[in-house]
Amino acid sequence: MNSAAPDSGRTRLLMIDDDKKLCRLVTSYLEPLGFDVTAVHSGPEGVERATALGPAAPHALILDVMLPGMDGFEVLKRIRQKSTVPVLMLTARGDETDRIVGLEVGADDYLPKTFSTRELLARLRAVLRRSALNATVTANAEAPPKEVVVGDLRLNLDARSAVLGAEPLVLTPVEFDLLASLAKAKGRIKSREALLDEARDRNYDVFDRSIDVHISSLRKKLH
Amino acid sequence: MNSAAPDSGRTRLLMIDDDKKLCRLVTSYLEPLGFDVTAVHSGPEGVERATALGPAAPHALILDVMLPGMDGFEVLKRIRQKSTVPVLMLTARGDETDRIVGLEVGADDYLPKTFSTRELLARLRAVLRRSALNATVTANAEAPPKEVVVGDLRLNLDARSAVLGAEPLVLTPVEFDLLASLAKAKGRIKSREALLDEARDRNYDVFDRSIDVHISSLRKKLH
DNA sequence: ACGAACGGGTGAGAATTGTTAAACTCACGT
DNA sequence: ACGTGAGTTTAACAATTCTCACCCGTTCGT
Repeated sequence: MNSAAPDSGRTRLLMIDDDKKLCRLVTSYLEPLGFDVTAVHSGPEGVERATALGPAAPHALILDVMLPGMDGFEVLKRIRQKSTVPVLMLTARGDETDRIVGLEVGADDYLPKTFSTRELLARLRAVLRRSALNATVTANAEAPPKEVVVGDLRLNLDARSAVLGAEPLVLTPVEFDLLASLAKAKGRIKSREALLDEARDRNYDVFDRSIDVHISSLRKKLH
Repeated sequence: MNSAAPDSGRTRLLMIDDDKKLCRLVTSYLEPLGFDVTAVHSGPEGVERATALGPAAPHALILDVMLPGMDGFEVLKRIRQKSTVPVLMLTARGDETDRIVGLEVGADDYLPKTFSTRELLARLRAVLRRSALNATVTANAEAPPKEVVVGDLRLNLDARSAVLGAEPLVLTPVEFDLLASLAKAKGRIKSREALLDEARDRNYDVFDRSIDVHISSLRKKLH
């Protein structure tokens, strides 16, 4: 199965849409969030790339229904002959007809053309999570909990729990993300910008001091 | 009884629909997910195959209401004279009339023509689960009950019953699904989105707080 | 020494999450 | 058909967490 869980490294997306401007827009939105987006602008090229194997195989597809020459449904049908990679289809509107035809061919979810970035991200994560779920169901290997240990501080990244020495450490969500980000850096210094980006998914603003506040309360909790 | 639980090997589905293209495409969607789909395109042939015995007996049926010659209700009526196999009917719309007539004849669930892949899969699994339940009730012989145990909480996924320590825990359907979803995650954190999607088969909406309410009442019941 | 820049802390208000109560749905029994 | 009740969702409110503006002390260049 080439829809492997994107647990390490970045998630690879393939966008198949002849609207280059839209591709650029989506790419620039998703890149900073940890996705590697490759855009192609024709059906055949999309089929080619989508069914690639090895490290070039995308984790998920964003596929426009309206493509010059070969339409999206035809593209999807060909891809489905070789792959079960999750596919998010871009329909003109939440059009019933498109939904039906899309289902028949095996799309995983739909996105009206007038989507918000928030929606795109939500649906993308949903289809990726589902495909990861199927993968773990079929090959149910018992994954050991992901942990980070620095000195006598121990962070469980799955449970999002922390232990300092023998005492459990109660952290708010943001505090945990920040501490985990620092712990993973193993002593290397991280700029506010890097922290905010990594732990908060936000853009840095020179006058944004909220990081300082969280670090402050972290220090307090760590003695 | 030919509606045996699909506990080992692949689940066999019989699709009765004169739209060959639709059959082919549904097949290509379900095959990779662990289903063996056989398609027939006429009523009489469907009755024949549906009531087959032994290793050819399907675990569930997907039956179109609109069939040339003998309509879907007639087909179902004849199948029901010999078999209790679960049947998912494809109706033109979420048409009340169809639902009522279908119920009288003994359909297990309906799928409006405007369905998503998730809906198809969800309903398919639902009818299969129900039939597996009935099978264990009538012929309770083998198959050890699927259980999940976390601490002193014990969930029986087949009976959908829960025990906390020595006391039985009475949970509503949604509460059970949520708790099972969390228990299976073994301490890994789950987003609202993941929970809603997994336990509820719904899309997440930022203003949807029902998850919070269910979690709240779960907490109450768990002390 | 002085002021600007920087890092750390505090508290008010915004945003998010938790809980309780009310409204709504739907299957059932009458 | 009608009311009833369990279950679910929505709405309202409380508590927690996050953000932002402001204050203070230190550092550093002049």
